[in-house]
Amino acid sequence: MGRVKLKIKKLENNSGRVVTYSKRRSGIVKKAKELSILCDIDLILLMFSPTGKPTICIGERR
Amino acid sequence: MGRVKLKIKKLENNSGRVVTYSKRRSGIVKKAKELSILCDIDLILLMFSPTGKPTICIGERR
DNA sequence: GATTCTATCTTTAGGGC
DNA sequence: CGCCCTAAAGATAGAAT
Repeated sequence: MGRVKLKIKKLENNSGRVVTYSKRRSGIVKKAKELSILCDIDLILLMFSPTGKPTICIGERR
Repeated sequence: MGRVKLKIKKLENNSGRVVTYSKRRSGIVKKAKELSILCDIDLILLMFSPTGKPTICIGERR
């Protein structure tokens, strides 16, 4: 997606890695929440930014 | 996406929930792997199918 | 360096087998 | 059940601000 197709390999530019992490993190967190709600399942997603900051996403099953 | 826009609420049809889980699980696992490679981060994703079967995805950071 | 825009690529709902 | 198809919705890379 986006203007150009990315090769799936480590981005060598530091700031590019940070920007891509920020954009894709929001996408995957949204998908995780949707999946847990739609399918009524338990789910957990934990990830660390390129600078080491953790993000945890817990499914919204009721 | 898809032919019709889904409301993000629990799918009431059991088999629909299973089918949607199967499709979306593969999508989110792919995104998780891509994110860990592109941004060189640690990541873990754990989820349970509507029938209770677990799937775990561990990032492919080297 | 964060936010917004948008052209372009990706995911997926519904359907067929 | 799993795999293929494809129109249509969604995510996002790069640019603009």
